[in-house]
Amino acid sequence: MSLTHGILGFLCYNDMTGYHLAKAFRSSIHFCWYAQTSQIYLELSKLEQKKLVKSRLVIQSDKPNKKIYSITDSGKQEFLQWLNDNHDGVGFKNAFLMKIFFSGNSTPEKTILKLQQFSSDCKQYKSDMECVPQDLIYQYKKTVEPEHTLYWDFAVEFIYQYMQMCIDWANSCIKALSEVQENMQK
Amino acid sequence: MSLTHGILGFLCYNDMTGYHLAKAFRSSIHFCWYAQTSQIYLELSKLEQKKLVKSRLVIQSDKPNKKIYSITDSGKQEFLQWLNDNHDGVGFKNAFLMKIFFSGNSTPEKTILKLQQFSSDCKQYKSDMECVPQDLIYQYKKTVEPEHTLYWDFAVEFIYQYMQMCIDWANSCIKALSEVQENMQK
DNA sequence: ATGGACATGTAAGGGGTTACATGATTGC
DNA sequence: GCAATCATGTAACCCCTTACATGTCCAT
Repeated sequence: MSLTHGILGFLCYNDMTGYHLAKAFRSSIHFCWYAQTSQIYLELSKLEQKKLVKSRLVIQSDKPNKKIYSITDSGKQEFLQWLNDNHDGVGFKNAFLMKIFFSGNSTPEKTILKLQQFSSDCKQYKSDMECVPQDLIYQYKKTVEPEHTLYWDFAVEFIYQYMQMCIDWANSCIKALSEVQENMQK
Repeated sequence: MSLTHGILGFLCYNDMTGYHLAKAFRSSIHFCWYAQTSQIYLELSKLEQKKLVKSRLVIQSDKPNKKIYSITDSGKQEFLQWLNDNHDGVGFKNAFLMKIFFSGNSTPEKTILKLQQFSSDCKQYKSDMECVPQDLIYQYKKTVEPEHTLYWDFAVEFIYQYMQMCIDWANSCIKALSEVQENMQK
């Protein structure tokens, strides 16, 4: 349901091809939504059927032909309706957390390794995030109103804070498990 | 893929019916995984076909008949393999965050309302979490080895920390947007 | 000549949601 | 009389993933 709205959101900024949309997802909101390129093409066809977007074919001689999509009035309406609906719910699905929940079936050593891996993945992700806003602004600053970038920063900051929280949590779990290990050895 | 392993995880603790599994999800890991009751029954049939669980029918006169499921050796093996695989990835999908990202298409006022709603949902969720460990331990302490409860606490603590992080982040966004509003009025 | 950027799709299948269907017993 | 608890399922549909399929131009 939300890939739909992600696509509409980008088309609010600019007309784009499926190919460019796929790139836009990868270089910006991949941290809160992502999709395979093929899925984006499927979604675009559906959106066109529903008249939420329209396309025009551009014939190119040096490159493959392309279909440039733009958002329609009813597409914009649909997008704004989604944007202004405040009932998202804070719950989520997290397979890693479920593993931790069930880790009594494993050993403290293995769980410590799992937590260390998680923590280092988070550190990596966090440092990868640091260049996202610059990339985004570099790519879109010419075409996008300046008031959008504030919200991009909010979203990036969320992930940044989230990763830090994960790292701190993992460290405190590792500490608790180390103590368990020490007591077992006595 | 992970509902499978959640079911197997619970069946490691105890033999259970589909009905009880649905309740177990709701009263414990609903904060990191959830499923419709009907989906659990479907999944149980698939697991039985794959010989990862087996069932026995219990005929009851006062209540409807029931099928009690238990995990098989290959089920336990599958579960442990999943548990010890450390490649979960830290990325996730979050429709709310995507809305924030695209909120340049809305107004600061509406976005402040959205953030306030989010913050208050998080507070609610956080206070609901406070009784989860007690509920869990009350329900399962007789049947579950005591070393499991440490991991339950880890998982609950994660959500607790996450909700706090969300509240702090939302407040700082609201503050930034209030300043934008003030500058606009000048 | 090899690989990357450009560019668009189809097919099969998995996992999940929503809605619907049934029916007995127990407690207020 | 009504709602809750116990108890199990089917059907339709949606979204997404993985894999496959095709083809050109340009730079190294």
